Amino acid sequence: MEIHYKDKTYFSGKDLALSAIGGRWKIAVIWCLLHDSPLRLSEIQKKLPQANQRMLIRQLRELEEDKIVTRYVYPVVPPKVEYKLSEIGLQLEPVVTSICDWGDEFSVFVEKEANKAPAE
Amino acid sequence: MEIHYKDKTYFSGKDLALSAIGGRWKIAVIWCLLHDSPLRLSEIQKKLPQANQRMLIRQLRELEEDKIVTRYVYPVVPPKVEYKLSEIGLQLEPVVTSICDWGDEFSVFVEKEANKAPAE
DNA sequence: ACTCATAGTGACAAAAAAGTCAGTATTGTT
DNA sequence: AACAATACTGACTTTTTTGTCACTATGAGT
Repeated sequence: MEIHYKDKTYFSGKDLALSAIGGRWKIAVIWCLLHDSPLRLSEIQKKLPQANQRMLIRQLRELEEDKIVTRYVYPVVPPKVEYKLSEIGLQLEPVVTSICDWGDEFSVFVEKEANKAPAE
Repeated sequence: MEIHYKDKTYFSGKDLALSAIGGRWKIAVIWCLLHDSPLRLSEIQKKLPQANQRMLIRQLRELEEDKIVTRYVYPVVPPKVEYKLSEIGLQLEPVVTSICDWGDEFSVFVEKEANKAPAE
């Protein structure tokens, strides 16, 4: 069950999924768009102040290439561009939710471990 | 709601989660251990032939550091070491499952798109 | 004529991740 | 004495990913 996509070979849906959503800010961007949509670049930037503009644009471009995110350009000046999740993008909701849920549990766990072992 | 862990600062459980499960082979290793446990290194290697031994060991070490995977060393010769998911590791099941599910849908989607646009 | 806002791009540097190859330890078997 | 099996480690190199900085375009408002 080999999948060929963008000059690479994947051996399972899971592998392909990871290559599509694996960027540093992708899950965060998708999370934003699941909660609030459509969003303009400047709005995403406000929601993710740790990421710099260049990176966000790159992540959005890749998500767009993979048809996970759709980009609407309004022909106005100054430019206005809106991003939203495609149909397949919206289906990432369980992925994002389960990661958030586990992450919250894990951060509680990590917190507990830190108190347990008061090293350094 | 800042989380400090291993000299880094995370701004949400999601960020922390991604740093813990974000390695190239981590989801794959966790997937193996969810389906079949405990496993020895040599068994994981057989299940993930694309990964080389050094990488698997590194990913396992990191998962162990984060207490997602537990490592049992039997004091025998030749060495015998078994890996299994910890309690918090087992809780990754919904994450792995949702990624696999979405990945399968995405690979169908990608397949369809490829047929739709017979470029190159 | 100048400035502002928005959404970019290009070229490059730095850092992180992944991959490669050779080598180690132990004890039983041949 | 040499070899096999297992689970590693060290020292690198290569590749990939991130991050930074400077720069562009357009029309409105001053």
